[in-house]
Amino acid sequence: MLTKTQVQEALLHIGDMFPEAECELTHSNPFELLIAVVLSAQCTDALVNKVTPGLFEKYIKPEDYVEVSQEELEQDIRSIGLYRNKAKNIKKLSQSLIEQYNGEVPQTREELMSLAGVGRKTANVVASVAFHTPAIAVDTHVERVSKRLGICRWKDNVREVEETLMKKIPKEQWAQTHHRLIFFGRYHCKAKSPQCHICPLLDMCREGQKRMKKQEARHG
DNA sequence: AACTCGGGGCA
DNA sequence: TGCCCAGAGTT
Repeated sequence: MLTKTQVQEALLHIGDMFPEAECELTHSNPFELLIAVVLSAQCTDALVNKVTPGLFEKYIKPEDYVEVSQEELEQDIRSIGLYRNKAKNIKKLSQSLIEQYNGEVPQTREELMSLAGVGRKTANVVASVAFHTPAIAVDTHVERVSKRLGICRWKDNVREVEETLMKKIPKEQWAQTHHRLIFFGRYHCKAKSPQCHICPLLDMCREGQKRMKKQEARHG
């Protein structure tokens, strides 16, 4: 596994590669953020951003989602995937906010995770972006990149990946690290075709070196 | 631990 | 045009 200093070095390189890796979520209020992140499960932010403007004009508060019919809400989010689950979860979640939290979005990860459609990743994103709770949200990009680079172990589960990242990275860098690893994973260290041949991290990346060796062997 | 949900994106 | 992606919940 990489040491703290090696992780720092890797993050600096990634920062150079993606200077634009800043927070993509700029929702003015926690409720809209929560809905947007729940919607974004299993699809890209770009896709969600197509429906949210209209959605947030029509639905302002939890009551609006509770009062609308399941079918109508499904139609309003039809263009993203998994719309039946998501519509159901959003109605249920809104009901919980009204019944248990006076219509407000709760601030702790535990409370957030108790809501329908909110798992560990979503809870971390909302807690950190809306309420500035230090957290590292581990999505598949962050997990894959952390494992390939050797920031954590291959066998680690999501919780362990999260703990290792928090241990090896200073708290004030968590938010930035989250975005850097996402950009790096999405555009460079991709699941199917990682760009190892042009990667500035190749020297410190065991997985990358393994892949390059395999490639060499195939060619000659 | 493996499967399901369901679109859009892309080869 | 068919394979691939993404996160939460269920079994």
